[in-house]
Amino acid sequence: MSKITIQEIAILAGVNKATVSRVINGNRNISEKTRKKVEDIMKQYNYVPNSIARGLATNKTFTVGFCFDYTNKQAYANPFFYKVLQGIEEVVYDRDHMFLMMSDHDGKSDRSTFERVVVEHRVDGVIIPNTLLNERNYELLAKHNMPFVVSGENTLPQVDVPWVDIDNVQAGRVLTEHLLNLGCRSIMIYAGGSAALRDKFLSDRLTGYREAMRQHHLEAQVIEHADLLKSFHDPQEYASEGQRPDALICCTHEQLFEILDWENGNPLLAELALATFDSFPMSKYLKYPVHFVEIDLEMMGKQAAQMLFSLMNKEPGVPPSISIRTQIGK
Amino acid sequence: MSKITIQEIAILAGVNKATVSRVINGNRNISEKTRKKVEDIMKQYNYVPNSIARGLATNKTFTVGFCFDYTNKQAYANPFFYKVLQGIEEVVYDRDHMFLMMSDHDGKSDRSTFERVVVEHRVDGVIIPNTLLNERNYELLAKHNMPFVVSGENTLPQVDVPWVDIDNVQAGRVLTEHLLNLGCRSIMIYAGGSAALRDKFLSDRLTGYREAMRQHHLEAQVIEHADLLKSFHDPQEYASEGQRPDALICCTHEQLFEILDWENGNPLLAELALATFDSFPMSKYLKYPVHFVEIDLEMMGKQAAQMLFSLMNKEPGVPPSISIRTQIGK
DNA sequence: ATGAAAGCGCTAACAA
DNA sequence: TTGTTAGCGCTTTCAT
Repeated sequence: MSKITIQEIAILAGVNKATVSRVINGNRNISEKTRKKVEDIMKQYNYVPNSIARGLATNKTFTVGFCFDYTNKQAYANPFFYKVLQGIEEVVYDRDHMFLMMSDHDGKSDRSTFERVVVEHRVDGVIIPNTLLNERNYELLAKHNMPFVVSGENTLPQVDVPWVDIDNVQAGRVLTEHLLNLGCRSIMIYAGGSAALRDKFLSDRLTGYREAMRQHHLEAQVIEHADLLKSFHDPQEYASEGQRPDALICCTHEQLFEILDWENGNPLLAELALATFDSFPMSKYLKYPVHFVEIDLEMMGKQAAQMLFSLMNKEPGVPPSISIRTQIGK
Repeated sequence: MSKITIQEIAILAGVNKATVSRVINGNRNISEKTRKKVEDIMKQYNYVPNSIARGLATNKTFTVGFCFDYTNKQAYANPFFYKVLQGIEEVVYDRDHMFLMMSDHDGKSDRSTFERVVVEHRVDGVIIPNTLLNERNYELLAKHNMPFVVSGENTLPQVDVPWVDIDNVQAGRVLTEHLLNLGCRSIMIYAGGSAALRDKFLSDRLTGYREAMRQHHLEAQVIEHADLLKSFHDPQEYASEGQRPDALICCTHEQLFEILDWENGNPLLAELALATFDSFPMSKYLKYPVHFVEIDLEMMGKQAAQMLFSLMNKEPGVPPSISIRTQIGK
């Protein structure tokens, strides 16, 4: 219904449309009198500038994109994931932009929606998860020189890209210290061997754990294979361990679930403090209580968006990356 | 980088840009020869039409919006909620449109982002959750005659709006029948009194349960207050019940959690088949197994999007609403 | 079947 | 400080 255009406003205000345009864009070279007059008319007629036309004239879209990785169950296993979107949205709309969603699993089309958005320049900048930032996508963004921020630490070794992520080292430290404060002294960490080498977020959590343990002059006990844990089933092996383990940190939910699957078979489980990263609902309804660090996903979204705007505006001194601190949950 | 315009393509192909435009839009009034020629040039130069310019000329945005209700914890308690988005996205991009996100919790701005998107005509149509479709928003959409579809059954009594929702009656029936098939005969349903009256999805589930029970000539046992359940704590009351309850359907997760909170205190819990609606991860790690109906959220998103396109294209015979069937999970 | 030209609503030199 | 005038890239009559 907002059919009224800048031209009509101009006529109604008795000025040229260029003048109205200047008012809209907050140009300072305008007399207080005409500014007031134009603003009154605009308000009176509920004038809303047509952003499409604006975009055509300025070669901007006033839109920021977010690339969803629907294949990444890991991400959505966290039901609070939408908080990231909320954080982004808040910043994006605060800056008078829109928020476009896309993904990179190509459907029937020859181009993924992500590719289309970039190629068609439907956004002025984009936030992409590290799981989706492969060389191909990086090239694409670079070729179209589209500003972008990676959510999750950069996993492309060959290039330097701006990213925002949870501070996993700090998270590992905090969680370990929490257990130490609870009185635990023999804290194991389950960090599944090969995965820990491949995924930086895992090795970072491990690093945090090691730091905290060293600081308390305790020995790190890293479990690399589930088999090692299963040996605790055997009361004899169990006893042979010099010190009786009193806590177990699982680096991922999957690992936690593995442990929980022991069911009643393991005598150790009942007296073991379990801990993991990232909260989830119903944790209190699990068979055993689980300690965890809470991640401020909304903040992560906000930071990513703010970083993106800085990049889009070519602001100087944009940090190459941002790490978000965590704290013990609940 | 796709700086090449329709004009340049026209020159390269030795035709007028109107001809190129016709090729782009699949106009039939074109010789096979020139069409081929133009298409070759377009491909050769990786020409991508500027959708902003297209939008300006046609007064369209080629964009569909989705309004997020960030305040609705209920929705996001379901970690598979993102499947709805995936379903929508698939359809939207399939039809060469973009997918915009917005919300209706006004931040600092005087207008919610939802309102801004509508007023600024940033989308050609929008999907809005029923929790957000109040009179104000309805008026807004109507005033700007913006096509829309409600996700979740319509809760505005005074108006008729197109909606897509889970078939909760059928879900109630299916879940009850599943328990019956398992051999349960005394099936209770916990349907929290006032809430069941207020929320249609609750009363629908109840209806489905009643239908199934009636069909099997069994008596419906509706628990309206948690107190009634607690009485089962008492072995005496327990015995006085003519028939020993063997199953309990919880209408919501919250109710299920209430029950689970009984912990070890209740002798009934261990021998009671628990059931609820809507799946969730980790259900297998709960203290007791829980039966549930699975909801095809992706389908829900797809249907909503398809319905919206039908509306946008003013197709005849668009159904007033769509109910999605469910099935027993896992 | 194709071309010419007017516009979509706005911005941004350049003038005045 | 304000007005004039080109565009931005595309669609769409209206001619031919």
